[in-house]
Amino acid sequence: MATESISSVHRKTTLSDIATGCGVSRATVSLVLRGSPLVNKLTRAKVEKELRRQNYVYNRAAANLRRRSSSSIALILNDLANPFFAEFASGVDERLGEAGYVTLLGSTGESIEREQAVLRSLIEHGPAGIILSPAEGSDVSHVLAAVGGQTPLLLFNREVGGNAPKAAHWDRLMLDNQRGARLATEHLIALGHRHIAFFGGHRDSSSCRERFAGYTEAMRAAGLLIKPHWRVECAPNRVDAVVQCPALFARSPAPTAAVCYNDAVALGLMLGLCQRGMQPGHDFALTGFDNIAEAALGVPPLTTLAVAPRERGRQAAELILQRLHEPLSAPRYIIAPVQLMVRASSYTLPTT
Amino acid sequence: MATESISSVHRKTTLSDIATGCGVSRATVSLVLRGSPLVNKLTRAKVEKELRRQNYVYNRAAANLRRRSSSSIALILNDLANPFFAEFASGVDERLGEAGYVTLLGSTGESIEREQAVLRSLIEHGPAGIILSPAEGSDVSHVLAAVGGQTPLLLFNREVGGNAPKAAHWDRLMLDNQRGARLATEHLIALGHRHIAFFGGHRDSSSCRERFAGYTEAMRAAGLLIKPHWRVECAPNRVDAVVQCPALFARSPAPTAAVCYNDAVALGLMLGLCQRGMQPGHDFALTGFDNIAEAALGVPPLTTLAVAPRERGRQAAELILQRLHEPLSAPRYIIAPVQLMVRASSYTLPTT
DNA sequence: TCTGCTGATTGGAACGATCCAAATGTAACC
DNA sequence: GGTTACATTTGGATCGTTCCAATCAGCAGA
Repeated sequence: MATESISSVHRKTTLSDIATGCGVSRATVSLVLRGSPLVNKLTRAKVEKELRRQNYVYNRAAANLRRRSSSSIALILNDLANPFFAEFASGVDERLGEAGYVTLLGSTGESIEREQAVLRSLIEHGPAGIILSPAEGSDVSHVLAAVGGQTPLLLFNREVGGNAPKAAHWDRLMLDNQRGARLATEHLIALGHRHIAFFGGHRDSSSCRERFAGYTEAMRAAGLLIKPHWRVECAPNRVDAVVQCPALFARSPAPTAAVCYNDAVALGLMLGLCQRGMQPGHDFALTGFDNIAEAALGVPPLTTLAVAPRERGRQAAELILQRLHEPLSAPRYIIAPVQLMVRASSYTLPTT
Repeated sequence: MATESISSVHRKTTLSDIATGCGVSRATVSLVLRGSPLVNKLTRAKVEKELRRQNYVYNRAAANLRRRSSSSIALILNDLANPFFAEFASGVDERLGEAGYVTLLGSTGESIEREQAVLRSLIEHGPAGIILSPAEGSDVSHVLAAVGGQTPLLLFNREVGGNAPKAAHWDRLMLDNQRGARLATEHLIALGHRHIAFFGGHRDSSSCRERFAGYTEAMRAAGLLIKPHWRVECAPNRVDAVVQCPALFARSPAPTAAVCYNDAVALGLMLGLCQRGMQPGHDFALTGFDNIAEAALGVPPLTTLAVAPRERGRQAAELILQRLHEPLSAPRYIIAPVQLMVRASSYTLPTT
């Protein structure tokens, strides 16, 4: 026993070590490992004892090489540090783990160059599939060049630019951005607001475009006009939202409510309003998007749209697993529903 | 060209395909791939052209098998959904990517059983090293049993239970919890506070014990007594902190300030104080720990301890890379410094 | 004894790369 | 021409597993 632990410092024990160790062939040991019903009970017991004795660890890479299969799935995110994606990743990993897959992680930090590099690096490890939340401005042809048409790919959260050639029949899982923003806008309209702004986000982001579309849809349906200065762009974070807040009130008529691009922006806007002496939820109503943890606990609590990122993660994993199971079925395009969470930031009627 | 893209649907192109495709041996192609100076310029050009033509992708798994090396590192976290760890993971992945490694992700969700399963699963993929932030209550012998003494392991953030045998000479990267809490406490004392509570966290968590130790250290050094009811335990989240808030004021003398286990708890306590009609930062001072994004932007902004999780991630990656480079050097034990960020939640003197 | 059959086991060739020793071609020198 | 030196190239074994066809032992039936 002592001998084993010393020798094991030098070289990992392999199938053959076990085989010679208990006087059977490699093939038999392999069968035991995979729980084949072909092997005799007694030999199975003998082999398993030896496996424990030498404390053998399976070399999945070698097995995958021979079987021309893979047991990993690549998860590439544009911003892992963002809690939304962190929770998503957590869900993905959870579901993949259940299915016996391992997650290859890659974070691109919104850089297209890094996305290329990460894709190229991960693809060399031969993942069975890829879940990709593309960086802003990512392009079909670039992604396709890096991954090649072989590996199944699931696009999450964002579309990629460039008109997709038929070759790329990727699955897609998106959030219902447009409907979400429409719901929020309708909610504000129902409360009596007429001057409603759309605050935050960048025009070149697809999710922002979709949310803006939902907002305009609701406004148009209610017969409300949108003043140009009610569309204020800013980076999707708190700090920039605070800075851009005054732009909302630069011209009249000033809005009495705002649909914000996401929660971070909404929380920033709240802060900006406070700095102007206004009281969010009282003399100005606003909504967010994402339902991050702090949305429910702020003062006032923020009305927002829940997207259930962990569930989306599990769903993404599920979709890619299905794809592996049926490689030839038609590509799927799923728009995950979002849910309006009404809270105090939009309770009160405007004091116009 | 069309032929290639069709045939490539069936089977990945390999070294031999390239070799026969341009009339050289596999060995030569291999040399080209690895940029060896041995090959002639002309043959290199010829081979590279063929590589592009067949758009070959390197099979790193096969190479690793032969070279008995690995190009991946496992990252196992007790709670990926936590922004602190998400940012840490982001830093790890960033640094590992630079070094040409790929990150194998595993999230345990604070479950020891899952930790075992995840470790066992990931180790089969033969990572070159492991970065582990253990689940609460994780044990040396369990971890050791799962990973075997072979693979270098870096312990992050938490110690594991059980007295470590000499066999496990793991590197460790910890946060300076004790000093952090001591700094916060000293800061409150310097502001004039005498009745200071320690709020939140669980006694069985090692980081909580360390922070509590820093608090008592500072109190003792200042000659201040600690009343038993100033130590209030609660789960490390906002919701439970709100619930437990009244316990602080159940008996007199009531504290005028509190050192909180972390930011989440501190933000919850703020909320709880507001519900009691108190004004955090004005008639009660408090500090957090972690410096999460919302700490700076709350009302009032929260005094807390910055731990720079992304930097810690890069550092962890760096440490494990160094370990791979020098497998035999003495195990390292690094305690990362934390930095006190003084903000409005602790500006004012108590109104006693 | 021979044949057929079932249940267990096995040797050897893969998988796609790398390593190594040996072979090849070319130029240079005596 | 023969020897040496150098720059390139290469066949075959190998990493640790799985696949496949072949083998083997044991037993029943003729």
